[in-house]
Amino acid sequence: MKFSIDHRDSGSSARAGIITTDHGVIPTPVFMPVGTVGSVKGISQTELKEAIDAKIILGNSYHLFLRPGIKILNRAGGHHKFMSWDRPILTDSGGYQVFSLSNNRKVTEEGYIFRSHIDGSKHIFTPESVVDIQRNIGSDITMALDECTPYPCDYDYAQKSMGLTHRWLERGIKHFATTQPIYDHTQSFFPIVQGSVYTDLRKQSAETISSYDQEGNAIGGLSVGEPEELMYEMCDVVTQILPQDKPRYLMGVGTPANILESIALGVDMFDCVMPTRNGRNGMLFTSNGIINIKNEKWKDDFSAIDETGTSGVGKQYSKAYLRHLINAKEMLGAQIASIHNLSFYMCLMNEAREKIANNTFADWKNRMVPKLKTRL
RNA sequence: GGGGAGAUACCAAAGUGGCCAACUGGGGCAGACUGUAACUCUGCUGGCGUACGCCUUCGUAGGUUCGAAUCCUGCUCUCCCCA
Repeated sequence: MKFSIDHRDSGSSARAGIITTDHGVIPTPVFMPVGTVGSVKGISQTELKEAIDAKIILGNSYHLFLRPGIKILNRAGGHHKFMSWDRPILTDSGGYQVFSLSNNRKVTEEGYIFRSHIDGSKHIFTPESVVDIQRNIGSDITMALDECTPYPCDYDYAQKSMGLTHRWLERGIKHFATTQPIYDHTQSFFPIVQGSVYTDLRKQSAETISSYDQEGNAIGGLSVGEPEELMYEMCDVVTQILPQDKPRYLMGVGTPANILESIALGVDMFDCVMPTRNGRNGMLFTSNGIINIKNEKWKDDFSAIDETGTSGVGKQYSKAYLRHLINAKEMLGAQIASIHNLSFYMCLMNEAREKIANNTFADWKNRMVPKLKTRL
């Protein structure tokens, strides 16, 4: 993997660059659609490429480990072949599931022991085993095993948890360095900064993570319920420490406004379930603001979902029609909403890149953010 | 023509003397969702009021009772079975 920065915005810390992987190039800042269990929910690979033009998508080690299982992925020749996706894939290690499936797991020094949410079977993930799993998946970018702390989280726990994440990181890196890719492409390994909402912990974590000099670095444990300002504050602290010449990935973020604010702080990569999940649930992101398409007021609004054409489907279908589909629980409704939202995110990222290249990002961002937050 | 069952809020359907403005679904309305256990979850859904509460409701008209959606009588309507 290679990363080069083409432009730096003069009015903020935003950067525009290119990540080069064996499966293709990824212009940054980039938004990565989430395809947890082997699909970006509701969207075919063809649409993902042609309608949305996703440059890279996510997969999840925990979910793929449970289903279809590592053996199948290995026999398929890796996840790319299995799901017929020839562009880059990034896999999360399963650290987030330690957080979100918290009643079914136990964190120990060795790793985390958990029960499958599918059949209750018992498993253990260690920093080493998640490297092996991601080797078998064959993701272009693999993630370290971390503990994503909840919010609120007291200082003591945050500190201890961060220490564990750092020790896990050291083991993970060692294992990654002493193992080889299974398929014929290279893989990268990203460490993850933790430290909850404590500035000193975040600094310490960012310094520790930076010292390993990996090909990219991630910021985890944010957007877990803390106030937005606190998230930006932590993000700011961390991006000032992480190496300039490596991509920074803010995990799980976020709203369109969150993303623009974070780009301004020097973040290059994002992923979030919001465009797909919230889309399925009737929330649409448009160039004029946020629409809850289920609301009665759209029932006879026959205008396009997004007239400015941030997506093909947004221009093609009317609000009234999409409202009908979603309210009638027709699958197509969820698909249209997901495609539209992802296309909107993609469009926003493309525009952000252009603004960075023109040195007009900061002003543009400040104009866009209130608009993006508007509820229509 | 004879016999039987039933009419409850937008729909379906519980309730069969006081704990009933009325269970539960559905529908409707609104909200939530940030490294996806999520096409999911939460709230509201007679009127007025933030709330304690007050007012009007269980086909309809009367009656019994301290008190009725619940008991009695008339009326109207619906459904089922047999001829």
